[in-house]
Amino acid sequence: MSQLNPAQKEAVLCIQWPLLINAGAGSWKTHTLTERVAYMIQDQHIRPEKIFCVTFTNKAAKEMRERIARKLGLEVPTSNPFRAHSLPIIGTFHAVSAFFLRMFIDRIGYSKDFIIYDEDDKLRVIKQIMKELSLDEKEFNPRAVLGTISKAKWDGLFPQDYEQTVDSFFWSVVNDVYKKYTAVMRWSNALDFDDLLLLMREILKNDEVLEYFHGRFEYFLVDEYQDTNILQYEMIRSLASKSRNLCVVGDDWQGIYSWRWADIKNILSFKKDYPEATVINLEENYRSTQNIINAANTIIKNNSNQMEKTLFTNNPIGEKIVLMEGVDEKHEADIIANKIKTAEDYGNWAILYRTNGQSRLIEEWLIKKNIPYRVYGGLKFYERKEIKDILAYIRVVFNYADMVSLRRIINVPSRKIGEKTIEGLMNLLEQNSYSLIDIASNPDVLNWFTPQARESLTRFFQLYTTLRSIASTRTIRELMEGIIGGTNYVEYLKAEYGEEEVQWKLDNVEEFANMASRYDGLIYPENLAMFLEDIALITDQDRDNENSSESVSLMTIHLAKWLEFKKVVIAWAEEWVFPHSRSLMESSAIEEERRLMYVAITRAKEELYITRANERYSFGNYSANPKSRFLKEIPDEYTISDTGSRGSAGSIFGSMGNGIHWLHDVMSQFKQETTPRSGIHIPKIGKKHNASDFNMGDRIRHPQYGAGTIVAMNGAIADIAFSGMGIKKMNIEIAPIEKQ
DNA sequence: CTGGGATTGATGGCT
DNA sequence: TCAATCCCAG
Repeated sequence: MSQLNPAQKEAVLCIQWPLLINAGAGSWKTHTLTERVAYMIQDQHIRPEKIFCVTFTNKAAKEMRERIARKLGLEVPTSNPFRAHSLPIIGTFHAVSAFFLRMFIDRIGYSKDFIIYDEDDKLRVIKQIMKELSLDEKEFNPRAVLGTISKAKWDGLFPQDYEQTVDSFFWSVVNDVYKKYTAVMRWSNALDFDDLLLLMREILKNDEVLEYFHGRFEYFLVDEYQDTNILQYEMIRSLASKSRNLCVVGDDWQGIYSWRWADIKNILSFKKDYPEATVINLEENYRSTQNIINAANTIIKNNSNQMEKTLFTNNPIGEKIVLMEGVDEKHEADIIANKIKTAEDYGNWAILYRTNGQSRLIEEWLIKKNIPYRVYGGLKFYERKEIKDILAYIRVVFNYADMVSLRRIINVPSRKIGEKTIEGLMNLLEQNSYSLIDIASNPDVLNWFTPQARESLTRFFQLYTTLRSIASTRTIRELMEGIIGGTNYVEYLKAEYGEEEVQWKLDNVEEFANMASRYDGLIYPENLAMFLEDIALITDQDRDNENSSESVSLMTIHLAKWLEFKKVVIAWAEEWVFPHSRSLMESSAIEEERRLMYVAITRAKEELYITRANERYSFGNYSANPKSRFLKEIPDEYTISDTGSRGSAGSIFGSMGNGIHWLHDVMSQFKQETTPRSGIHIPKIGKKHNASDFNMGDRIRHPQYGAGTIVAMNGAIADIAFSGMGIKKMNIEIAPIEKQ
């Protein structure tokens, strides 16, 4: 609190609601928001569970949760943070929606044990449907179809609504796919990310549900309000409609999510929606030097569509912005690495780029120079093939209707089940309304297939039956062990990949298994339900909180949005890359790219380097991209050129043969120290307790659910009541609980 | 019908 | 560069 300046203090202490905090870059808006929440709890004695706070990324949510927990002297929740009642609900729109959909989605005819499909799953469904509808993928790009459907959802349109808007052949095709897609998702008991918000809106239309929310929450806070879209906007509006205690924080200059249909009007019209609202401007930047702020200001002034605002700083003028050019992309990476190597203060540095793919080359040079680094974002852990394979097995076990996962793994590793056989199986399932379980317990129906196919399928269903029985009686870890053992997965990997890559993949699998042990003791199927949800929505954040103080941070600008660094490198400042080629046709898209550059520049506290290469080899050929137009928009007085030396020229074109090493290095930084290094050894879960040590009425503590009381016992199976979240069935002997 | 090898095509940001 | 698709042999 003491570190806050007057404007920030006002924003923290203001007891008027609604409240709009109009906060420029570097005005410490998230910090201010965090302080505000802590103040509400500590000084205004508002009960934490009355507070509902949404952020834009999991990372931001986690950071905020931790700061508040520390401030209040509470334990930082390790997972499933929405269940920690001593803290407010703090999460992304998606995560929060998923949590509440599990409570209420049955009101609109869905099942509560839905699973969540990611982009990859979604695309598989679309492709499958297009095949069934005999649509040519060349004519209709599945991604475009998917994008159009997604847009329809964001506009709040279900297929029947969407049909009304159709006015071209393409749209009518999309509509056909959309209808079928909805049916398949229903049938598979799956939701996609868009559904989370769309259906959240649907359940809020139910008076009884809305009443629950109005009773449960009284205070609502939204970070990055300029990046909300219509569904998110409506969700917040209806939640806050009773108490009208809404506080939003945002900056239209930093709106960089219009491609996700964020609508800047939401923040611009806040005063119209809530005429009684107080507005507080945070216009002083406490982060950057004057040179950096001046450069950022001159760039953003080139945009037309925005609020008038001043952003200033009382910080020193500081160093000029250093513009560096490489001969080619390797030279550029070399220059960056040299600069950082010379400075040695690795933890102060961040390298920001426009697209994830750009990290790779830079990583190679950092490795070459022995500079520790961490890549944020990129391919998600659970999107890696080996993880998704095992996950798909678990999903099919958990949800026998999950056809996408079934298709994914029915022939992985190969069981000689080909496309024809799969089609036959699907027909069997659909036309007879069989489920996988029906077939598994009644293999005679497979007689329809050719002997070879029948043999293969029979083996698969035997495995399936075994896995289901493991799942229902053992831990998730043991289920994974069963999957890996039952499919010879290790052998499969060894046949498909090189030695090092196999090792790396096995390490991933092992880490995956370790993660699962958190769910030990929860009873089937709730253990799997919780596990799968965490994987889909909030697991990644648990993995990347390790110390970054010693290493260079690499990330996209989008990810960096809520962060700051002493020294920032913006790489690849070239037309086609940044601004991105897909934005060049549209002035509004260019403006968004410009806001992105604004965000990138304002991440830097003291030193800013912007680099590019005169020519580069990418996507298989050489190209020479002109200098980014945004560079030309910075007046010379704020910049200085540094062509960089070809210091280690000999190595520039040297060996690239690092192979998988760099991946391994990156991964090892994610790992927990306790993770053993080789092979998959998933230890059997030993008994942690004897059931006889526990009695009815005992108070216990669970790492995930907090304090609870044993209210019923039947052998080792106990019903444990946790405050605020109901009764969980657990196996006392293996649950990670402790007596209190 | 399946599996392996060759060819082609695509390549944004995040939940 | 990598993944998906196509093509052909067994």
